[in-house]
Parts: sequence; structure tokens; C-alpha cells
Amino acid sequence: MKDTAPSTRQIEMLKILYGYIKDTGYPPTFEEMRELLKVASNQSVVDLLTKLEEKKLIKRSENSARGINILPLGYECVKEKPLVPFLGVSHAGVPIDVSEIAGNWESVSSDLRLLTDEVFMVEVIGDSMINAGIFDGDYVIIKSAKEFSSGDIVLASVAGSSTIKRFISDDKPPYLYLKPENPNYPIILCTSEVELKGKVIHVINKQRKVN
Amino acid sequence: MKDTAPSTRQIEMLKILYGYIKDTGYPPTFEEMRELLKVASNQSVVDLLTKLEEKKLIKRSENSARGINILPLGYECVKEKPLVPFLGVSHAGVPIDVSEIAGNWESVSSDLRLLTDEVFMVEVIGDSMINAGIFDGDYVIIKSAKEFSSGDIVLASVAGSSTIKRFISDDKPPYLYLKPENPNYPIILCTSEVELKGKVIHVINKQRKVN
DNA sequence: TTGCATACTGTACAAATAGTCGGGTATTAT
DNA sequence: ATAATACCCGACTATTTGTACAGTATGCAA
Repeated sequence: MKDTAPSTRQIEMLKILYGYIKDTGYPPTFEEMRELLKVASNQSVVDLLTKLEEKKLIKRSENSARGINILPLGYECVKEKPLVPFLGVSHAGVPIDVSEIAGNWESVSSDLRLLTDEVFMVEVIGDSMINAGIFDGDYVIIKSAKEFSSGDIVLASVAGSSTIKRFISDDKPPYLYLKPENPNYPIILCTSEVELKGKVIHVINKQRKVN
Repeated sequence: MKDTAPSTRQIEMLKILYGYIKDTGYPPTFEEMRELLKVASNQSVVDLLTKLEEKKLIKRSENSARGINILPLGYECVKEKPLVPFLGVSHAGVPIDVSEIAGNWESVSSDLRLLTDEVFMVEVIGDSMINAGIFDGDYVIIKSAKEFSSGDIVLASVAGSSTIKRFISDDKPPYLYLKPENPNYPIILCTSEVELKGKVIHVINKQRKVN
């Protein structure tokens, strides 16, 4: 069997290789690998390297000191986890509960990606903001906030479901409300059921063809 | 004289070193250097390496096969021009010129509109950060910042062109530098020509097929 | 001249390093 | 049981590789 998944020991070896190269700038010798693996025999190293090479994780140059290269497939095996979690991955200390938003969002958005604990991205569904240049299928980047100014485009939780609207604070009735940027939609009064989650700081327009 | 400027031959040697490492992933042996230098004797290689080490351009590990490292000062001598920056992020102080970016993005796919001056997105070109999971063609979201921690992945302006690298602040030489996450690229010292613009807070990996 | 640094040739040798040979144990699947 | 596989041991050889010593030649500057 040549192309089966690498064993834990083989992954261990790969990580040793990767770490050594990262630290020193060049690959280790057999002796060094032997010590890092904590084994007594050279042959153990040879065995492991042979397996790794059979599985296309590394490439060796014969009779060449430190003649080892980690192949792209090998890098895949040791790659550290993503820098920032994606959809559905909880993030320590995050003020926004991902699962909650994802759940509440399902009628509006099909995709939510957490960026950091204060910036995230959602896909917009619907045409209530077309006059603000936000279209169905666009991605908007939200920065969570606690204070909002009149005119901000916000992500609001309205009676359990979330929506994108323009926030208006006026000194005459109806005072505080959410205003769609599409005349076909009604305004939403800011009651106790309305909670502002964050501001839209970016819009990424999907490529669209105009028919 | 130890710290005089390196001779043309020494620079030549440095380039040979740099090129070999870039190609193979590890430094050359004496024999290989001897051939690349087109000289007949091992001692010629020794002489050159000794000079380079005296001038702090490289560092050698005694009695170690291929035990050569190019030091930051050495990289300065062989550095090539722009190291895989991106698409049109000129990025003066304030917000990026939106129209300029939008223009460059047209050919890529989406339209980006900048809404604030603190968070923006660019497309990554190049493979200098593959070990951090940032690949050619990916989108990264940057949050502008003024303070940075060691280990942050940053957008830096280097001699006029922008690039994504990991920022390292160390208490031993080379102290402050930018580190690619790809052994084939050299580190970049934080000189007056390097300006840190912001932190990468998210990576959007393009869907890629592995053939 | 003299000294000095650079760059090179040539030979020899010791150390580092890769690789081999002939075993072994434990596990898993057939 | 038998085979296959992963993993290991210890001693050994062959090759690669680094280093040392002894020179030659050139340009440059005091």
C-alpha cells in the first residue's frame, strides 16, 4: 500500500522535518532526526523517510547530506489550522454567538463567516437595500458596535431574525427607526424587539450581469 | 578589514548561495559551490565563505553539511525587487483610492467598495505565505492598525510596494523583521523603508482544485 | 620595497553523513 | 496460522563533506 493516509508516527516525523527546516533553514541529518524521533537506530529514520517518500509527502536526493524536501502534499499534513475560524467555528470570547446568528439568519442569509470577534461577514438576501447599492447575494462586512449614528447601515436583529437596514435617529417622529433603501419596503420602528448588532463597513458586490 | 563592503566576487558567491537555496530548499555543499563558482579548489570556497561570515552576511555551522545561513544583511545584498505584493494597493495614508482598486478588481471578479478607512480587502498575489494558509489569489481582509504584536500577519509597505508577511519582534537579532511563510523567500528587515499598515484579520481562500 | 587583502590551485585527511545488512516485536487482516 | 505492515535495534560500510596545510599570483597602498 503506497498511498494510504500517513500514520501518526509519520505525521510526527513530518512535523519534525518541518520544524527543523523552519528553525534552521535546512533539513536535518539522519542523526539529528534519530534524536528528534527519540529512537536508537538509523534504520528507523530510513524507514520513516521511505514511507513518507512513497506517499509523496517528501522528496529525497540520494547520497546527499540533508537532501530532503517537503512536497506540497506534505505541507498539507502539517499545516497549522486556519488563522481565523470560518463558518460554524466558535471563537473564544466572541461577543456574537455564531450559532445564534447563523440560526437567526437562515431566512436572510445562506452564509456567515466569522472574521474576528468584532468583524464578520454575511451574505445579503433580498432587495430592501438596493438604493444603497446593496444587492441580493452581496457580501457585507459588519463590525460589531454599541453606538450608532443616524444614517449608519446596520445589521439589526428584529424579533429574532436579522436584517440589513439604514438606522435613522431623528428628533421628530418616528424618532428611532430602520429605513430600507427601497420604496417598496416599510420602515421598522426601533422597539424593544429591535437590537442593533453592528455597522456595515464594507459591501462586496457579487459580479452580476444586467439583463 | 572585516566590515568593508563585499567585493563583486563575494556578492557573486552570495547570489549563488541564495539561488541554490531558493531552488533546492537547502544550502549547497562545498563541492557544489566549487562548481558553481567555476573554481578548481575547495579552498577557494572556504576563503569566500570566511569573508562573507566575517562581514556578517552569512552564518556557518562548523563541521555541518550544508550548514550555511544567509543573514539579513546578506539578503540585503541580493534582494530582488518587489516580493509578491498585490494588485494595486498603493495605499496612501487615508482610505485607499476606491476607484483605483475597483478598477484593478474588475478583471478579477468582484467589486469592492470601501466604506471606512479602517478595514479593507485586497487580493493576494504570490506564494510567500503559503505556510500560513494564504495562497495566491486569496482575499485577505486588513484592519488598519498602529500597534502590532510579534506574530501578527501584516500588510506592509516595503519601499513603495505592498506585501503580506508575518511581523516578528524579537529580543535578539534581527530584532524587527518581516517573515514570509515560505522558506523560499528571505526575511525583510524593518528599516525606515518598511511601514506596517494593518493586520490581516481574515483570509478568504479561493476555491481551488488540486490536480 | 614591504606589507596586506583578495582570489585562486592542489593534496591530504578527518569528520560528518547516508545508506546497508541482518535481525527483532507488535499489530492487523486474511 | 500466515502474511503484511509499521516500527524498531545494533553494528557496520561507503560516500560525502568539511577542514587543514602549503603554496602561487595579483592589485593596492604605505
